[in-house]
Amino acid sequence: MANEKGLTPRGEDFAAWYNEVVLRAELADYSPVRGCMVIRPYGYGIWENMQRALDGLFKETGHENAYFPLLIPQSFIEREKEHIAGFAPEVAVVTHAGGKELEEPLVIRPTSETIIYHMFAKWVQSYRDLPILMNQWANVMRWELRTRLFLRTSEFLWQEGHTAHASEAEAQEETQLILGLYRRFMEDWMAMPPLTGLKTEAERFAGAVRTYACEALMQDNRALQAGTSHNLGQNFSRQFDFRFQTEDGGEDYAWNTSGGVSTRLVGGLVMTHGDDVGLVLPPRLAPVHVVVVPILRGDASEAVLAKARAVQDALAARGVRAHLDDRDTGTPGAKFWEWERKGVPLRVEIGPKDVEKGQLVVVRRYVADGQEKKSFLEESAAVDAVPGVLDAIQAAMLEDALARREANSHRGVEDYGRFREIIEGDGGFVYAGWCGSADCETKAKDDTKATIRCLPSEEFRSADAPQSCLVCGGAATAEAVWARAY
RNA sequence: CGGGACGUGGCGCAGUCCGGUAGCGCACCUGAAUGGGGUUCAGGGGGUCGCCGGUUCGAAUCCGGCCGUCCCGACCA
Repeated sequence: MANEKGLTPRGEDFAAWYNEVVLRAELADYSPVRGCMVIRPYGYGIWENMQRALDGLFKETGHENAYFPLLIPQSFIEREKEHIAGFAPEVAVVTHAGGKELEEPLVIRPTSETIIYHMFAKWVQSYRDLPILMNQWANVMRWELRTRLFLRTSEFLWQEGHTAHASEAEAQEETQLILGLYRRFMEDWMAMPPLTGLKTEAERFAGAVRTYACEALMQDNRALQAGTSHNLGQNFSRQFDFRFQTEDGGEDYAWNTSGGVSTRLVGGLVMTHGDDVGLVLPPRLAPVHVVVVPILRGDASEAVLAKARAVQDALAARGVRAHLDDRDTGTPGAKFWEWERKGVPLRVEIGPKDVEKGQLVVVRRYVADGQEKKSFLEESAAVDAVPGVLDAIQAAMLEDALARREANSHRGVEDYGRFREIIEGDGGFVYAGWCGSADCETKAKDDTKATIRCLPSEEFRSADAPQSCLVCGGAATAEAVWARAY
């Protein structure tokens, strides 16, 4: 399976390939505790860039950051019926502290709705105190039965946005706004264009009235739920006595929303753009934009190093994250492979010949159609061109990922046999009619392991609305998108 | 919790059937020569073979028990 150079070729065994990429790019490692992942500096650098971007987007929409505690009284989690039913099997519980058994066990948050709305209730008296738009960056724990680096770890890092509003309409608007924010982030930063839509009851967040999600298609044609935005209605505010006085002097329970994206996105990035060599990063999220590799040879070494430093400085002055790999071990080739494995978008090679000719060798990690991987450019022109090239790479990666998603989206599938053929064959998104019954959803899941990823948002819906249910043939009430998912 | 496989230096493995006191590749350390796509040579460090017990003169190897990991399912961002 593994090719001569060590990595498992994509396609032959996608899961093994994925793990190899994550480990060899030094994104993460296994921890001694099952299912808990150690994020290494390089992987964390990617996450940090994601955080920065998302944090900016949230602040643009008026959110403020805050922090709520890791431990939640067990009784809080149990208050909302669907919520406890959904999360009970996977919460870790602290029973002992301070050397003795606790009177009431504490759960390690699997998500923070309960503690947050408990606090909101204390802070809000009047409609004038609303809306509250809050976000927290935190870790949560869900004791999953099976785990995968980044994609499903027992503990993960995320942002969770929580809002409270005076009206149902405003909460709904917020839910859609956040969905759009996630979508924009995935497209503009990750170059991972998702499908958006409404979750079915079976897939909805435990405790929500409506859940919307971003569903991205990975290179093995399985879907990844990459972000969710929930309209919680008054489900939590009623349980946590979160009331406020209305404009007309009455009283009402607050209308809440929540949403989140996690370190899972790093896994999505790997599975969206990685290739047989390793990781491929979109420039906007790459911890290092350009790695400068000097090729040292005898007498010329000093001049080469001086040039390499000058180039690094010039790039930094243009806002480029440039790294000089001046380690004196190994050969240039070994460094080339290492940085390619790590997905660095551009490599600049500087050797004696380049110093002599006043040129730079610029090598792209991601090669779009019709481009040369390697180019030889006059030094100052090359440096000036880098920011533009990075932007172009970012754009090309999105364009290609979008084309791939569409090429693997099957619209207007009416025949159940055909549906099975696609799902059990190459996979991808299948757009089809659905009658709205959970039985049909379950039957197809049992038959094929595919689930309804979402009922697509308007702009994703097919021009010709499907008339009949894919599974039972009855009248369709909605268009549904099916896929096998992570 | 059901079905399958596996636990041997940091990583990947051989050795187990047929008991004789542990080996290979990569990585690591030292030195030298190299350096434009995974350099070469020489030297070196590191493992009580998952744990406990049994059989035996002798156990990585045979027997019993336990623990753990991975894959498939159920659960899931």
